[in-house]
Amino acid sequence: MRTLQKEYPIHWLEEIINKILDKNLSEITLATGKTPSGHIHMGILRELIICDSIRRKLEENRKKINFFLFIDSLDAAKRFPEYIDKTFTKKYLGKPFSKIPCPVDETGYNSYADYFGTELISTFKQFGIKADVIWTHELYQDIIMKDKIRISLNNTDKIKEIFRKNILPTLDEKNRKLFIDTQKNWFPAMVICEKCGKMQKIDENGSIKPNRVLSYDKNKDTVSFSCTSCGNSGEITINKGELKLNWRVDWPAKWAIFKTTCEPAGKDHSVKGGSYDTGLEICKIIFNYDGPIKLSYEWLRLGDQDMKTSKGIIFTPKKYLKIADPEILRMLFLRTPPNKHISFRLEELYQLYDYYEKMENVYYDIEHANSETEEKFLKYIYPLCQTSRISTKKPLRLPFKYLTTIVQLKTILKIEGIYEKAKKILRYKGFDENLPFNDFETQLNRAQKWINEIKDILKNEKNESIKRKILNKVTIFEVPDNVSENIKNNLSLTQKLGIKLLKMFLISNKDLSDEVIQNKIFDIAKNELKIKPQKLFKTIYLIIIGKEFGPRLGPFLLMLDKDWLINRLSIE
RNA sequence: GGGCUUGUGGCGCAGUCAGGUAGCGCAACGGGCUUUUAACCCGCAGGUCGGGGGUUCAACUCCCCUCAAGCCCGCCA
Repeated sequence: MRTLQKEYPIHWLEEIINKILDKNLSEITLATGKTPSGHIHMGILRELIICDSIRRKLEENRKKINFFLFIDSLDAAKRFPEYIDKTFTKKYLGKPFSKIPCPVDETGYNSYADYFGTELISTFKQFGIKADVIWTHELYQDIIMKDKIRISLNNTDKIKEIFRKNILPTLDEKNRKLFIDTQKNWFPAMVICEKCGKMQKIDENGSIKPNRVLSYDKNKDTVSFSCTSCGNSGEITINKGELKLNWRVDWPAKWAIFKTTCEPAGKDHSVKGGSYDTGLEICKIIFNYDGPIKLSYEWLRLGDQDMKTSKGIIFTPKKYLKIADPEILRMLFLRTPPNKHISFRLEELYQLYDYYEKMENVYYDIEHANSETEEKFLKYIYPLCQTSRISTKKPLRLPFKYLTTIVQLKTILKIEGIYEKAKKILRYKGFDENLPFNDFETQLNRAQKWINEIKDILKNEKNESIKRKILNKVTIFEVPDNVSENIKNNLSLTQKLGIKLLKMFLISNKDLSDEVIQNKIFDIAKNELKIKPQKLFKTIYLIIIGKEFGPRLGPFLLMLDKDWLINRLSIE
């Protein structure tokens, strides 16, 4: 019996929001973080968009919200992506990203971290994300962080114990010994060498030797260290700001400083024995703060591959924006439960736009969802997908399919013609507003970029069956510059006559409507040529786009440049 | 060696937390719209819910085992 049904939240976000509200805080802090080790791929947007949505929801509840993005600019470079000049590797490996120069010849960037961090941040406005950025290298100059370093050093033994408790059970025999061994002389902080600027040494085999703190003198407020890279050794005061906490301690220190209420974490962090768990315990025991609510999420994959900054499998938010609307990505992240991985496939953009259209229609009560649950769900996420103010009426939007079709015909169409057609489509769909030409052009350009991208993918894909799969999902074609000889030679006299009659009709009549042209073609075929209309349609398609079928001819011919069309129809 | 997550028609997903023998959208197919649409409308088909076992009157749903994919588990992030 279902009489005593429990109320289940309409959306998974509500679960996390309820947990936050249960804490009854006057001020709520959301946090996300990313190391700027190269182009930051769009996977990071999953946590940013989730947090941003939580932010919006809580603001509806009139809560005071902070939302931070930590750019971990003080992290040391463990390796560089392929696209970074090889000379960088020798020179800067082991240095913090904030102390490595901008890798490209562009002015206005202070560092490697600045360059890649800014690339990400600059897309926030378009994605509708409102987050404050905190650069870790700056944070480490702050007295409050230095204090956390002191606390950590003072509690080294307790920290070690927490690690032992959490990590040891997950290790096998061999690693267990290794772990116990490294713990013997271990402090939870590293030093940036004043001489060579490095914080760690990375061996050929990838293993890392950090400039670990060797001893801590509480009274003098100094630590001693020995640089694994240049051999320099000595003492340094904590006040100098050249120390960095170990990741597993650094994270909870930030939580404690900013009183983080909730922070999402990629699945790599949120596994048992991982840094989130040990972080929570350190946060509580060492820093005396309860720590954030954990929200783990799966990764965004590019096709069937994980996006790896280091392997060059990247798709940046910036690149995404050139191809598709930001609302679509927000939707993708918001509709998918966080524990499911998402395979982002460009060739499936049609489907995403379809879903969006449906969601939008449901939101504006133009159509209904299949169930009440779905209706509520869609109405819940729609506002969260928006990147600017939500309009009271359904916004102007050209069908994605129309855009991608028309853009492939752009070479033979007059832009004004397409524009008029676009406006007509919008009127037909019930909009009475005007479509600004600039908006139209932007959308057209996006579609063009998408087509180019798909073509690139097809070009690089060797596997025929995968190729076919992609082609199954998209409609890619090309308009030939000229009518091929093959097509010309195969035209019968009747077909040629039909073309000629159409041409004459177009020349001698002005201001034709699509309806009239459509009917005229039919008329020519049926009454003048005495052939099946299909045959004439086929002929016209062949001549214009080199294929046997195409868009409804009346409106299509109207969109073409008239002189071009008449010239094209001049088949001898 | 240990652990976590995911696996539902060709594709993308819902349904799993409250057990009652599967839904949706694309694609495909057929038809209509005096074309054969990359507009639209109507219709049809397609799944032993990764596999095996158990609990139950009843399992996609709970339990156990197993396979596949991905991730984490010294340092580092």
